[in-house]
Amino acid sequence: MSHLGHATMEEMEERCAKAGLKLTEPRRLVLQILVESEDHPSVEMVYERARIKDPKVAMATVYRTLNLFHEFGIVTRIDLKESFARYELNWGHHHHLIDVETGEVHEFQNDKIEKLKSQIAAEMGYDLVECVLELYGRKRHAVA
Amino acid sequence: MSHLGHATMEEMEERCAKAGLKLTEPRRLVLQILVESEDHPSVEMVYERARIKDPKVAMATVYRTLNLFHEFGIVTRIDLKESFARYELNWGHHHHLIDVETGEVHEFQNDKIEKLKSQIAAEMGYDLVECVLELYGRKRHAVA
DNA sequence: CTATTTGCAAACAGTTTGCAATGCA
DNA sequence: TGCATTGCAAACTGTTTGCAAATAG
Repeated sequence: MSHLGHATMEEMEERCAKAGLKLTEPRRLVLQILVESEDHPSVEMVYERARIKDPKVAMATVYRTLNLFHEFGIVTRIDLKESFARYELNWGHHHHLIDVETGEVHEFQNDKIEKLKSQIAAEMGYDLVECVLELYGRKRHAVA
Repeated sequence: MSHLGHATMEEMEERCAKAGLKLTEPRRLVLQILVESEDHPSVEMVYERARIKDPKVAMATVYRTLNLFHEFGIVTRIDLKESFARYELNWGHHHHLIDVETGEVHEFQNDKIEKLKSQIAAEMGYDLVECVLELYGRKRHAVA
C-alpha cells in the first residue's frame, strides 16, 4: 500500500469550510475523487474519474478546482519528472519514492531527514518554508 | 556566491568527447554558456546568451542540445516550482535552496543527508538511483 | 560523400482564460 | 437579485518535430 494514512470526506469538507470555500457540486466531486484515490492522480486522471460520476464536469473546472484547493492548502501538487502534475490531499507530511522501473509512487516519512532539512536551511541563514524530496530507486532483488 | 565549484570548458569538452558526442559549433556554444554561467539558466536564458555570441542559433537547437547533454549526463535539469526547466552543468553533486522571496537559488551539499537518503531507500527495499531535494526558505532576519 | 545536425515553421501537450449561461446565497 | 462558478472553446506557453538546407568527419 502506498498511503500512510487517510482523510475522510467529512474532515476535508470541514477544512474547506474553514478556508471559507464554497463547496459546489463539482468541487465536492473533485474532493471525493481525491479522498477515494489510493494513488497520485494526474489532472487528467481526476477528470476521468470525475466524469464517471458526473459526465458534464469540464476539464477546465477540474484545473480550476485543483488550483483553488492547492492555493488553500487542501491539496498538494506533485511534480515528478513528468510533463504533467499530479495531486493528492494535503494530509500528513511525507515524501515520495518512485520506482524507476514501474513508475509506482510510494510514500515515506522520516523524522531524521525532517530535522536535517531545517538544520541545513538554518545553517544557510534560512527558515525552511517548504521542501521537495523525491527518491528515485530500483527495486532491490533478493540475493540467492 | 551560489556555486560550489567550477568546471572548465576543457573538462566539459573532454566529457563530451568521452561520451562520443560530436561537438559542433552550436553545441560548443551552449556548453560555453553553461560553463560561464554563475546561475541556473532556463532554456530561454541559454538561448538569449547564445544568441549574443551567434545570432543565428535556433531555439530548437538549444532545446535539442540540452536534451542531448542531459541524456549523456553532461548537464542536469532543474525543475523548480516553475513552468519551465533550468539547466546546469552536471558537476559536483549538490542540492538547491530557493529563497522564496527573491527566487535566488543557492547550492548546498550535505553528507549526512546523502547517507540518510540511501538508507531510507534501502529500508524500503530500493537502491537509490537518483534524488530531487529542494529546500524553499525565507531569509532569517537578524534579531536585535 | 554520407550521415548528422541545423534552422525554420508548424505541431503538440498541458494548462489557463474570456465569456455567456448557470447556479447558489 | 447579484455575485461566484461553470462549461465550452479559444488562447497561451514551453517544448518537440518534420523537413529541406547546411555541415562535419
